[in-house]
Amino acid sequence: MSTRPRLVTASAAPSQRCGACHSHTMCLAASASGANPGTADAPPTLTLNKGQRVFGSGTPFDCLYLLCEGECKTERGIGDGQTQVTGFYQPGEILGLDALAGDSYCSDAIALSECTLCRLPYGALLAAMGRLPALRAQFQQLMGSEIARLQANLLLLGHARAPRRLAALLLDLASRRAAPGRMCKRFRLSMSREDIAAYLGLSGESVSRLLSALRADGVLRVRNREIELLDVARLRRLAAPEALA
Amino acid sequence: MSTRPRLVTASAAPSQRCGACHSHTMCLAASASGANPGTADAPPTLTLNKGQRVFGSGTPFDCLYLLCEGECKTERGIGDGQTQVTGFYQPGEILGLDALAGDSYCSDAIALSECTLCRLPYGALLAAMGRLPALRAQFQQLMGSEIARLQANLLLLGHARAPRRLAALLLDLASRRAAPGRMCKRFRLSMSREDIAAYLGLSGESVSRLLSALRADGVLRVRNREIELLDVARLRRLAAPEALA
DNA sequence: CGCTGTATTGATAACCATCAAAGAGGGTGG
DNA sequence: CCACCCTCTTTGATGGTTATCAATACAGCG
Repeated sequence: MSTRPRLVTASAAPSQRCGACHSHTMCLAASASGANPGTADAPPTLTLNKGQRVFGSGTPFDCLYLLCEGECKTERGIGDGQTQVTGFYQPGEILGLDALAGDSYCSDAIALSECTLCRLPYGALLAAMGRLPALRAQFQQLMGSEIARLQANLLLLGHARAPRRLAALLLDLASRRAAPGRMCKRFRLSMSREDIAAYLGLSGESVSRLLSALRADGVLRVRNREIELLDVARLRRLAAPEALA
Repeated sequence: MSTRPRLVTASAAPSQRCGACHSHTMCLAASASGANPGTADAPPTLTLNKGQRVFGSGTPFDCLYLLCEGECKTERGIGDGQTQVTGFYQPGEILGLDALAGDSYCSDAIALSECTLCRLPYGALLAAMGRLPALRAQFQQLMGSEIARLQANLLLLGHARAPRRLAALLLDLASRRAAPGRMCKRFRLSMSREDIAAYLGLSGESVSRLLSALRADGVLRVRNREIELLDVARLRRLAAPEALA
């Protein structure tokens, strides 16, 4: 239960997956100019088991994390044990951006499955950005999309009823699991109903009920955490009935 | 903070207000390297009346805006005429960060009072960041705080009942109007009840009712848009009853 | 094969949106 | 200076949506 995260400093070539990674350039830039020039081609990687923390709120901020494999959530506690899940993350996405404001992380990042992540030392990243204009622009864009993503969630929590919130999340998950533009119709949720509820600002029971209702309407199949989307068009209509010209 | 590098190479002094501006360095950096080197010491400024738009959703993104005087809101339409207000901005704060993800703004920014703003051409800003590490770090921190701010709002909309949402907003407004750490107990709201409601995910009527209730409890005085906080401690308890050790 | 955490389903009630109408403010033009 | 109009705000009554409590079913795992 208390297997601690291991820090793997591979001496060999980076893994095959690294080559295919969307943020490979960022990863390399951070490691190449970073604290440990000896392992320039293989940035430090860490592996976590389900439930382990990548970083915790209050911990001093020193690096961002690129998620290579697995899925994570980030959440912020609100004192009485409740938490607001602020994001679900999939391979290729970056965790820890909310820490740039201060000197410590302000949310908890937790593995929802077995995960591998690359550490991106922030100092090295900043330095690399000085030399590489493209990296600079890429990073700004990354932060911009995090901001846009959070704004979209704000919209959802502020002005959408429960069914629309869930529909939007399902579509988001389905589209992020596949190549851009396409849609993954069959997938496995890595998070619990409670996690979904905490993300959408609902109760776990409500999420359960909504999923049952969607199943009853023939919009999807649910079996535990296995999801299959049967009627994507209807789901889209649910997620944005009047908007989206 | 204390080591604020001065980037001023200008011979003539910028306007008095610019000198006091919190983001003066960023402003100068953008203009000094920017499109119009002839006016390097006086960045292009625009003045808007109450209700006018700074930028609109869908407009091509070319620059950020530093708010010098007045107040603004940013909002996103959700199709049927409803809007979600994503932020209220005060002098020294920067608008347009959500556009960095793409090539056009994805929200509307609207003046809540007469405003003056500085245009910060984004290309110039990026270029300046290449030369000035301090500016780079400052800008990253800026984006980080925008992300942290949005996450905090997400928390509010996801897990707080209406009274807590309003209390949190009032405290936020009060603290941002004064020097850091202090609190402005008496101020004038520049936004309507509807704006507040659209920000908090409530209805205008609810905001009205909540303000009346707070007045009845002796927590504050409300007269139109004039607010005076009478019992800040109670307001804080409302905003965070169980959290905040 | 029972155990424990997770998920479903039902009943009830709290919370807040909605509809409706009256009251105040601020500005404009007489 | 006053009357008027228009918008914003307040306040009340009602209903819908969703949280909460409670109990059962289920799955994964030792």
